[in-house]
Amino acid sequence: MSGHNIEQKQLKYFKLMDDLKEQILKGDIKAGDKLPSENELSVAYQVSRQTVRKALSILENAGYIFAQHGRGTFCSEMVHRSRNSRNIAVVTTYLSDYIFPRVIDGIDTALARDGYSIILKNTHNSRSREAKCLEELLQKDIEGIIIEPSKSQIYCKHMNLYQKLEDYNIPYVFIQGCFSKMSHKPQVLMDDEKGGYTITRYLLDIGHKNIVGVFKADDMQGQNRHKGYVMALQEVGMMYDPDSVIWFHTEDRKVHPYDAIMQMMNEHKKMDAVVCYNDEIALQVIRALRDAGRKVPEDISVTGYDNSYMAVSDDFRLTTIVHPQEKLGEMAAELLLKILQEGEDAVAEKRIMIEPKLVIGNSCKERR
Amino acid sequence: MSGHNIEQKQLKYFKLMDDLKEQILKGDIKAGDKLPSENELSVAYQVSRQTVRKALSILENAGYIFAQHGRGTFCSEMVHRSRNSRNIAVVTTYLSDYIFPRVIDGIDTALARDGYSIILKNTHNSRSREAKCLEELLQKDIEGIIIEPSKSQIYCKHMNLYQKLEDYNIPYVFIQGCFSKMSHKPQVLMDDEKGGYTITRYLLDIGHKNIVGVFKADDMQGQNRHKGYVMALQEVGMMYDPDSVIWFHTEDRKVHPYDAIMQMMNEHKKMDAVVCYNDEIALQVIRALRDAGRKVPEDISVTGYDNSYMAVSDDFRLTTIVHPQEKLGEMAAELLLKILQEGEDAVAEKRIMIEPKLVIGNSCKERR
DNA sequence: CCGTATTTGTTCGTATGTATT
DNA sequence: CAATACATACGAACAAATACG
Repeated sequence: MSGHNIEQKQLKYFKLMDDLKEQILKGDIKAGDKLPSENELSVAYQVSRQTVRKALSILENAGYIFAQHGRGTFCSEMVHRSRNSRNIAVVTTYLSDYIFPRVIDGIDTALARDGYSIILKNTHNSRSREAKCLEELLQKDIEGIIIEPSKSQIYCKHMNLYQKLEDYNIPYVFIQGCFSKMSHKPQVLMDDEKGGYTITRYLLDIGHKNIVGVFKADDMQGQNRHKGYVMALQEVGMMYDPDSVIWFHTEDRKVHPYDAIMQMMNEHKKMDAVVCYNDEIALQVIRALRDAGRKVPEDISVTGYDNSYMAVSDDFRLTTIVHPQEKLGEMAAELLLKILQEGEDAVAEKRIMIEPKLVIGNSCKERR
Repeated sequence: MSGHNIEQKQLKYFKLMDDLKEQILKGDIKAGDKLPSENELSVAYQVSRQTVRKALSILENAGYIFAQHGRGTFCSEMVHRSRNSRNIAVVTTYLSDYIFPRVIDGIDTALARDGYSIILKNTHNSRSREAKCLEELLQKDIEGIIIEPSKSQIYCKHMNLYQKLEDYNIPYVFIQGCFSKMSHKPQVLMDDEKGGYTITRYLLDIGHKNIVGVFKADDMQGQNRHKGYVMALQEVGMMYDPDSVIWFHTEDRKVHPYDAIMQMMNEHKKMDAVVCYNDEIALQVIRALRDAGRKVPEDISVTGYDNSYMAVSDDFRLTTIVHPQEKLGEMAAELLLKILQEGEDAVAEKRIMIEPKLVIGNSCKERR
């Protein structure tokens, strides 16, 4: 209201406070350093001890310093080391996606043990929303972040936000996927390459020759499952045919797996099995195949991924890969807690890979 | 370190500070009110003006009050609407339950529009954990709570915590259920009584005579769906038979719906339809009936509730009641936002009842 | 508009208590 | 035990902003 923000430096306590703050920010006074005693300061600055105390109390309140009875006043370790908020942010792409609830449940289980709470954010798999989330979270009192990157395959334009997290000393753990430039950061993910390999190899082993792949283009998982698919084909000496792979984007209306399969059928493409990105896609593919008059698994085998509730219904069980959802969440939370306690550098195993496990249902049939 | 958190009340500035804080939180001092002047307080509390200033400075720093040079000291507007945390807590019973992800998604959709974040808590449907959650949340910087009460049918032992929420002016909205003593508080729920009535009436209308009910005993939903079930029976002049109703508790291993149905079959109880608490239970009941050699719906009709993913599989579709999950979450969030903006008393429609809608599948068959 | 009383803001001095070294 | 350093408390004075007759 009144112009008291101008020339406050004439106030003795303000000048002293400002002086000390500058020394701390410039690094002349480092973290843990002991400040001159109140009496020393009162002599040095020619002010009363009360005035010194007023200046110190402002700095203490702002978190720059802390006083210890009988010992002295010290510079805080981290100006930004967030206080005891006991909040951990969890950023996912979708909330009601068929696997996330259980992942979040796992995270919650691990965090609740230590009295932490979850601040939930979701990005709808949009990069700009992810940036917005991170910006909002930087304003909040959180101790760490567990994040599933959106469209992890695409180059990340907002690296600066992750840099800011580091500056503020807010550790983060990636789940499900990770930007390629950040593969050294803490992360918990499935070995999707091996998963894609395992399930493709299974199809090859039971005699399939023309295996179509349907993969999501815009995240790491899709890329890696595809890599495994290629690896399995090459291992048995089979040619990799790019035309046998359907790439789709989440929001993309142009390439819908259902339509893409339909088109392949119309083109009379050879096909005796379809490896799908996940269970949801597998069901779409099966619907397309059935609508085109093919039987699964008699005519064409189909595999899923994630072993979600979709994989199991009364008489039909998808052959798929186990996704240990709660476990993954729990492991990510435990990794983050460990980093919070011991520091990121002290934690040896920062990259946790979960081994994929094949679940054989009745959506595939042996050939010949 | 030192026991300075005990009996701090002997410190004069602390006592004064605490006194004032309580008056503010209790509402004796309202937002915008002018506090007694420093000199008045120093006389009233028999302490020096410096001590008064120390107490006031703490409150000012914490955001409870603000001082204006030459005018006086005033109670902040924001204490009641806790500062600008933009955090809303969401407390549910379970996280990965088959309907919650979508409810939370709906809440998030509405809150994200206004830049709010969700702090997620879950109680595992335990009353003591609910109390713990609320205690933890009282420590946090939240503007409001959306809560699904745990075991809403049982009397609530921690009313004092809800009272504290009121003291702190943290508004809360119940979803799914509500403690009976708090039916005047804001809430968004399904009209479960009508739902139970609708689905039972449907079974009666297609000619069923011996309708068994399976209901959850420890929440309001179970009670209300049961009420509707009774109402439908009585409306058509049918006797209500308590022995035709199976009551179960979530954690209770003693009464499991599957076993209870099995036992009824062994006792050769007359039964041509089963009204179930929800889809999950319906599937258990169907499994029990099939294991006992009965066909659904040919021999016995079965209904669910919630219209979850479980209700639909390739060839089998449960007759059930629509649970508008996202919508419910969105409505609850919007109600809370309205209360935050306009105050609880200004909001006319504090109790929102969602009309149940019947979804007819192929799990029921007309009799005679 | 002036003057006075009120109220908060700043500063100094002093004394006593309590924790640490 | 003594010295040091922070914590609490009181008293006093003056400055600056505001309210009010």
